Amino acid sequence: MGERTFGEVMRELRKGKGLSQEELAFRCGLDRTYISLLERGLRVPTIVTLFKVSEALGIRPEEFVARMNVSYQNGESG
Amino acid sequence: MGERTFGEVMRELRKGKGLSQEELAFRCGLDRTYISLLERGLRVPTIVTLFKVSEALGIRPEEFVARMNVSYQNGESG
DNA sequence: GTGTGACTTCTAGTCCGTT
DNA sequence: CAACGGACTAGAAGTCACA
Repeated sequence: MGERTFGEVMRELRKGKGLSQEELAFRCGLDRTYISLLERGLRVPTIVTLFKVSEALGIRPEEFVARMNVSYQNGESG
Repeated sequence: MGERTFGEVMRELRKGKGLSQEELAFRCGLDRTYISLLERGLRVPTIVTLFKVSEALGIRPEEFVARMNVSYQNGESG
């Protein structure tokens, strides 16, 4: 329960700021479709992307990471 | 001055634990030469690598990130 | 014990378009 | 406004031989 991936944290933070994926993408200098991929856990960001997204969301990277449980989607089956 | 990249932090932490690159590599399940690349700032890790290295060094990922100033080597040329 | 270049495989990240 | 697909380019992951 409550596996908090990068994407989950990002989505919550983004919605908390009332931003669309497009808006966030623009602020990060990233592609809109890539933001979507990240939120759905289909891509693993580099730390550069972590820093960019954190800054765009007005949160420190270490705080962002502190909200995560796992670095990657655990394919928990069964 | 004092630009603290991922690699710099990793090297300090590693030495602080009295580990060789080989030992750390083994603990991370990564290649020895890849650790070397990271320490010299020639690779930008994904957050999965951040988590692996942090665990191997006995530090929380958020603490690791907190010790960094920058996400990537600034090619500051004089 | 570490640095380095060369290399292959894989994936981060983009762009275009559709639903 | 977001999910999703395909095709693509840049660069990370991972390994080796040799200094």
